[in-house]
Amino acid sequence: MTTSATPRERLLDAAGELFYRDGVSIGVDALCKAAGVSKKSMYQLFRSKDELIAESLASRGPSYQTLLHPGPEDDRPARDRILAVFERQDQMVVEGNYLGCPYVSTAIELKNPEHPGSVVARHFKQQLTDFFHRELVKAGAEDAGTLAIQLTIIFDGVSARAVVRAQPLGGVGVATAAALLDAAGVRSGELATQAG
Amino acid sequence: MTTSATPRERLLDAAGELFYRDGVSIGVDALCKAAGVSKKSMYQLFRSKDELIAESLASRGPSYQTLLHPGPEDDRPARDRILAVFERQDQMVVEGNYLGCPYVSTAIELKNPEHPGSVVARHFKQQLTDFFHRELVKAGAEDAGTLAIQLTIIFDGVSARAVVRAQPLGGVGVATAAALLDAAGVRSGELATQAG
DNA sequence: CACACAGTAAACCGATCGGTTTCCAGAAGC
DNA sequence: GCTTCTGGAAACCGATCGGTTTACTGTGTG
Repeated sequence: MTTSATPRERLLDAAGELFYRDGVSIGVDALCKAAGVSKKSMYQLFRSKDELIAESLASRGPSYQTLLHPGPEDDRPARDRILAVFERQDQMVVEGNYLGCPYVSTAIELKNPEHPGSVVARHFKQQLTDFFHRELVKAGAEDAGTLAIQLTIIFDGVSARAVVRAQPLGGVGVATAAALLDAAGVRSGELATQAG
Repeated sequence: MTTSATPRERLLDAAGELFYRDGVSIGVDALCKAAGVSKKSMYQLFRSKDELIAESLASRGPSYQTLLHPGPEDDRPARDRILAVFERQDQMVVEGNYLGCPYVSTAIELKNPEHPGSVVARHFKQQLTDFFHRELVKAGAEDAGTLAIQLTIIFDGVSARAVVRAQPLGGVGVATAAALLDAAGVRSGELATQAG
């Protein structure tokens, strides 16, 4: 096992993986065993299992976002930066290890929208919408607020499709997002696909 | 409570509601108590809790579909029949008691795609896609297969949005589906109903 | 009447749950 | 040396898990 990182880091890493793979109903015994941390240490570092759920979700946020969002060094047009999110998601789907958006999955498992983990999930979804919104504003889109929400909906819909293991269709996320952007007149530059 | 229906019906009803509201991790004791059925009877009627999960999902299928799909007596154009699904979903969202698509939620909680409940969920999603596909073919849409999947993705995305309780935006499902249909050239005017 | 059957209430089983506590090994500070 | 602190191993707690069994109460049907 990993004995290099601190017990806190080991716990957050193991929690992020096991809560995602097996669900938040996995026991703290199994969790601590996987992390190589005693339950005593765990309950010294976190007040409860619920707090560990929330903190593990929050701690995976930055890496998850850099995985999905193109960085500022990517100077492509806003439309391409938006579609890049769906390209990466589609890629994760075809790689087969994508079990859906961990934030949505956890929120569904927790049921209680006031649970600290649900609050983190809501926050992350808002960050994704905010990213879309910023790019749409850059692209000069009309009604960027609605369009950003619609893109988030497509993201979560693709995620749900991966969960239920429906018949795979490569690039459906990118295609759907692109169709929406086309309909809203958000172009990359040269290609103008007016609906009709 | 309800003592009118048979123990089996009472169990399926209670399971459909409690598994949806509280998640499949609810105990069989609480479930049987809510249904007014003894555990002995439950295990005579169903081999295991997992089987009850699957059967309760399957049993709610017909009523859930008549709730969402317009019936054959609705002779509006195919496009309107498609949008009616999203209108009803949007309405359930604003009513506030919509906790997401029960099939997707259950599949996420179960994690195992081979679980009988996950199989039922996959089957239901396919039926929704099939409904869209039939209507799109009636409307003479190109690439009805892809479009039907895209509409299903929007449906599930709206569902996920309801779960995480993101900022509400009325009618976003209908608007997104309509934008997609517009982009594909599926108009209200094209009433390609089967017999004319 | 007797008999069978359907079904509930509740005890019971071993396992596991979230959480606490005890005990002990090792490293750091003096 | 001795002490103090971190942290792992494991026992322990009451509650609950899925599932089984016993005991009893109806309610027909001959």
